Amino acid sequence: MPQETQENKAARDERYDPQSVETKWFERWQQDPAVYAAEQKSSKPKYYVLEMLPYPSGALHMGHVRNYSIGDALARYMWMNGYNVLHPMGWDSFGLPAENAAISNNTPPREWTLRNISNMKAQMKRLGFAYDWSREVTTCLPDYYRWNQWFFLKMYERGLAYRKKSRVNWCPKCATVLANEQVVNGCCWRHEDIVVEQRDLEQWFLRITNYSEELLRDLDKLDGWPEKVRTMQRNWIGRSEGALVDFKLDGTPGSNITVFTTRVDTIYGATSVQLAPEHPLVADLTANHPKLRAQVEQMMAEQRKAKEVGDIGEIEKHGVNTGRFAINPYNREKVPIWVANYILMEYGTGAIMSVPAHDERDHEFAKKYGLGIRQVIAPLPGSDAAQAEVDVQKVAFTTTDGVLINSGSFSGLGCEEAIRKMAEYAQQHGFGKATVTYRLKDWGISRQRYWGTPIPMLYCEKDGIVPVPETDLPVLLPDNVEITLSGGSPLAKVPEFLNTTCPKCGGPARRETDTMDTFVDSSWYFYRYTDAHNERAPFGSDVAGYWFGAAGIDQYIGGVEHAILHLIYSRFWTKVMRDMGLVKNDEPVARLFTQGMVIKDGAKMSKSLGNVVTPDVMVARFGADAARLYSLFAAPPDRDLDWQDTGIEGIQRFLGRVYRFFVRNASAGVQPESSSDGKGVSPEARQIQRKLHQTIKRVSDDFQGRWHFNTCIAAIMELVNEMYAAEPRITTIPAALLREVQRTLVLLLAPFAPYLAHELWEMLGEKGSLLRAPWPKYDPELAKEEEVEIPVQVNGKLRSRITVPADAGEDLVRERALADEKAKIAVAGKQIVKVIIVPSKLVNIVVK
RNA sequence: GCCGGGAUGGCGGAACUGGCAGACGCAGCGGACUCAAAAUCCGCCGAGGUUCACCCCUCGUGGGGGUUCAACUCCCCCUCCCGGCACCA
Repeated sequence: MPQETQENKAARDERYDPQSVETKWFERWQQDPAVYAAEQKSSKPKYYVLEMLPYPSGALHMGHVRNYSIGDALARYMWMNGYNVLHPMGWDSFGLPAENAAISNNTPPREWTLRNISNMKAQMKRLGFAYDWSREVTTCLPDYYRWNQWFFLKMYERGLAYRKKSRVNWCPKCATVLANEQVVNGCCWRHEDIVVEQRDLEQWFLRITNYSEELLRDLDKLDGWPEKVRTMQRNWIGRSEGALVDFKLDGTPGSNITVFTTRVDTIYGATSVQLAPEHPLVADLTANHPKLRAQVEQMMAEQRKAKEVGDIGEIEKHGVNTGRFAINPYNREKVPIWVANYILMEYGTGAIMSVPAHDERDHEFAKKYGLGIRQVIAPLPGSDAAQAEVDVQKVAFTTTDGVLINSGSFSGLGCEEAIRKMAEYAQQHGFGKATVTYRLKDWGISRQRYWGTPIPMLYCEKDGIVPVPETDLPVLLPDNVEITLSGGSPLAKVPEFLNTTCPKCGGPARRETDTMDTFVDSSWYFYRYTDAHNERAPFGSDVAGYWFGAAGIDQYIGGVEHAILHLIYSRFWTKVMRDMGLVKNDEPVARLFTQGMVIKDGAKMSKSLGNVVTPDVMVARFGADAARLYSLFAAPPDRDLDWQDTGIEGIQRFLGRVYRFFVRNASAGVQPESSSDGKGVSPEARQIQRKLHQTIKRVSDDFQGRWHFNTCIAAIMELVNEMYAAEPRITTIPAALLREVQRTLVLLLAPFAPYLAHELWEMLGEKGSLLRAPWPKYDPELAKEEEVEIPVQVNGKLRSRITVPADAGEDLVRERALADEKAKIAVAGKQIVKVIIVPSKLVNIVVK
């Protein structure tokens, strides 16, 4: 045979075929699922790493791949570092899409959901994610949601669950209630052109506001969380310190208007009281004035409309004078009562005192209607404002850095002090007090939907609201329910479900037909992982205690889009469970990492834009390793990732390079001839050894620190490049060193590209489990450079470079730098002022 | 308006506590191998100037100031982009 053919054959054998290699390992891993199982008791330190559980929409997308690639790399790294790792996965499997699917293709939600789960689970396995599937949690199954019901009953007992009439979002086209998060720009998320209406419905609420203060305060403890998320939660909770002050309603003895203000120090400047149009008092004040009533109605209609198109806040301030007066309790002044469209019923008390001199909105309003503007705060003498001359007739003066004037006995006080003292004064005289308000509202969990956890409550004609006894749980969600868009919960049309008997009196009762918000499911699922098959409790306290410790999940990873809802509900739930004695930790998550989005061509991947890259296609074309590695390499994980098809090709090339290097040099490595301690080796071997230890350091440091896996992978690439450069002289490299390089390369790649790593591990003849193989340690001595090239600057400009021993003292460096020819030329004719030497970094000769 | 995060070659991104700007990868260009292509391997690759070439010089991290021997990095001011909150009293 001609030689050519043999060469072609050799080249073919060297080619890396990810499909055959990955299929081989995929099949092996299926046979031993227990390798990823966490130990319930262990002498090793524990580590709980968790990625946010997905909604089983049908197929994974690249955002999932990125999320799980980060978590999987970390889990594998921790295993290799000797930790007892808990790395579970589950399904957030209740929710509206299943009902939509039921309507559009006549598939029962349960069937549709379970099929999706099965498909996505297969995708995850093919991607090689190391999950402990023995702990899988599926929230739509009764063995999980019964504990939602159990928690609900416990909260009801503790007064944390209650029922009240409330205003909700309603999509007329879906004929159902929508969660706040399903309202996008005032329209339904499923129908972008359908304006969401407001309806008043009886709803179940969880009293998250009982924990407002703690939820806010404990954010300070969460220093393992991104600042961004903490800030978002602070904004969401929206704490505001102020005072409540009662204004007497003139002409109606015993009737008060309570206003909320953060600036009680400005109350002597109040020239009116403003009510929100929905304020209860407005109905009384306008009762006998049809004209007024009509004006207020019109105002509310306008507001609704503005809200619908999403430009509330853009509409012009206007108001209606009720003709009635309120009495300022501080100065006995009678001020007119107005109804104004910029006052929000949802915030504070829905009533304010209007101080035009010191509030921009009040100023605008007062000028429009000719209400008085009276200055009661003066700038501090000598301040910028004092120089600028304040004219409150022209513009509001809103500082808290001032002195009270025209304020009776409070005149002369500084604002801060006045706020305190005037609130105390109100309390002493019984017309007010200091108070704190929050933007956070109680959590409305009722949904008029089928595919969710039934709320375990009954309505008895005789006994009223009756909780389902704990022993009757779970309240099973019936199958075979007709899902329509005719409005109301589909469960209300199932007589077998609806009609039951009252456990108190035995008489007829009907069940609550609303189901729970799916955010309930995800608020505590990570505790269930610790004890997924417990039939007597949501989880055992000691088991959960082991995994959560004092601080919570060691590392939680997910998208920032859950920064407020899921992550605030989860914190609330943990605090409730702590108060119930179920857990000891105050917070569920010690460290949180939010990865960026995956975008393509400058936009989020979406079907409508046609820029979707699906994991299945990537796995088929490039292999799971390449898809995973690229998702980590293309950008630091906390930033958005711009997907480039040519980029993943580069990763595929890299994996092939690694593979070929091993194939060509596998035999060289198994015959150790000398030690790898670096003694008496050639400079080239020493250089390889140095690079090896530097690479271990770079990869390890990133796992410990800032998680810039893109630079980890770059470091591994550099090492491979170095080996390629050395390959022509491979026989001069001690076999033991070559083997150490190869072995270490496999270990460093293992968290990122598990398939190739396992293949190479086997190729090296290693017998032990790669998953539990010890993470390589670097030797600082071996990583150290012997000589360093350092730049020589003259007046900060690079002029030359010199090579000196790494441990060279300042004297030697100065001597060499000053003796350097190019430096001499640059310095020539000038006077050396000083020479700055940063050991093994740089020399800067300062001349003039 | 308030809060948080960004802006670095043709592109994604490096430069960790102020010390050689552009690691690594993509794209591009050139070469080797090949009848040829693919694959692979090697080299070049911020802009401008100078040069046969090696070199060398100037400019350069959104814009403008400042601190410093030295600034992508620190300080002040500004522009634009992304995200969150928002007539919040």
